[in-house]
Amino acid sequence: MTVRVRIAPSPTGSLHVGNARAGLFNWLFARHHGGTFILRIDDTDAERSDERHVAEIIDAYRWLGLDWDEGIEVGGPHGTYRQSDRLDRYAEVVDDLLARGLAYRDFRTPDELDELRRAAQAAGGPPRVSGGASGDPDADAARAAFGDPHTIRLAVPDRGEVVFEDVIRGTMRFDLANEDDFVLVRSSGLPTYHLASTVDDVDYAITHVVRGEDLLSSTPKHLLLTRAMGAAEPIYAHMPLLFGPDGKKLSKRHGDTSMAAFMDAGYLPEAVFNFMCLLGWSPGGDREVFTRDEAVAAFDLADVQRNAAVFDTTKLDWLNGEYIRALDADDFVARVRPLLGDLDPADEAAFVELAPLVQERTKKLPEATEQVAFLFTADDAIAFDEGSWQKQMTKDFTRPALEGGIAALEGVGEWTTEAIDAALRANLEAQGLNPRKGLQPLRVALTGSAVSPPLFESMAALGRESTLTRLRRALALLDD
RNA sequence: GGCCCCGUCGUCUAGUGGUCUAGGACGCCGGCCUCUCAAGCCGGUAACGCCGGUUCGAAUCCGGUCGGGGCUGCCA
Repeated sequence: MTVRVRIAPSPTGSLHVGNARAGLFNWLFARHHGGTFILRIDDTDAERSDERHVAEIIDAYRWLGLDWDEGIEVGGPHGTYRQSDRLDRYAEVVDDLLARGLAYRDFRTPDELDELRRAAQAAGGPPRVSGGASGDPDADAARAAFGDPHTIRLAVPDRGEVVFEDVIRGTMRFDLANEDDFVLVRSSGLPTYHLASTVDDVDYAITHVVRGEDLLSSTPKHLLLTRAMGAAEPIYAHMPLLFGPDGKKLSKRHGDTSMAAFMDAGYLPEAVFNFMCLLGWSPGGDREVFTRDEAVAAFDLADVQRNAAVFDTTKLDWLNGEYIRALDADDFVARVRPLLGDLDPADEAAFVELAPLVQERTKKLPEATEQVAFLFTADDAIAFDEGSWQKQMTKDFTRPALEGGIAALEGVGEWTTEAIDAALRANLEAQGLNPRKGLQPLRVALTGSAVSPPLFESMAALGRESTLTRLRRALALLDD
């Protein structure tokens, strides 16, 4: 049997990390088994769906490195892979169910149903909605034709149970006495999620439904519907949910949890991929950092964790730093360059020269731009960090360090890191200043901050003229 | 309230009856290195929710309990 799995995001917002991870696990499973991964768009909620979000979702999955074999944009044997284009098909399934007496029209109003649930609950039972069939389908059809508002529900037996094997959770049993005659078609005529999703899974011959645990209790509905359609049942696997720091299901109120936010924050897709794999799954043993191929090779649904994972990006920050450091030097330059905007050739060269040193010090891409910003600032526009100034520029060693440094650098022949290094160290020796006191004032003078890329290399990249200008300027500022 | 799921360091996890005085990673703390900051290296902190049972032996199996979560909609 060829594995066929899918992910079905709703374009009601940009892709959420929960859906990204669900897609990732489905993709890993498909690739591990040489199966088919499908991306379909669940846009039955016409009100909230937006074409702009469809594009965002596609971008986010592609960015993560997931590719799909059938689905939106790439096509396949099942049409457009958009539920909004399949309304006729859903209607056809419902008509058939109606004709066979497996579904019925329900003319009860929302208020009546509320009352029903309240009463059932007051009686100590489940707030179950059932038995709404009038027993006269023809009369119902006539009322419907007349325009009477109604929903269409699946007729669920009062007794019995639904049992299935969940790959991740084991044997699941649900007593039908607790199951609603759930709604298939809303009074607006549009299909519900349960209908559209189940029909699609059947039509697209999905073999494994891998989704979040929040859908676990809806599974009996989907199974019942699948059986009513006379179709083969897929295998289910319910993944653990992602929690926010407060232990609740991750959602917008935990801040921006869209994939777009991660793309913008300067995370590398391979780092995010690796990080997300680790949320609810592990290749076993001590493996923490691995490639896509390694993940695909090791992935198994049965190894997926059962308990929810807190989505904490602290570890992602570290992992991202690992991936950034592992980049080829020119690759790093290429990824940071777009963040720098327009640069004249000299600044560009200075950036490229200093980049390898910045690379080691970067956890998220935008940090790199901060570290090299001093290269692109006019000599007389260097803004001094208040704390750094207090700590390094108001001490008794400040003036001699600056004066000695300037004198030493004025004597440097070829302006190279080695020459700068030698000259400054010789000066330290001559002045009897330790490196900390002798060099920090120079760093502040050069960059405005006590924290920067290595000093000698920074000077080399900046150039002789700017370096000396900045040191002299700082010296002059000492008197103010 | 009802139905269902889950419970190993702060976080992500390894662990499928003995090799667990519970391993790794992130974080945090300390040290080394060092021109700052990182990186790197070394060391430290910290967990099997609780109670019963099964067993020669339980983090691993069973029951209960407590705790957390999900669903309970004409959202998905």
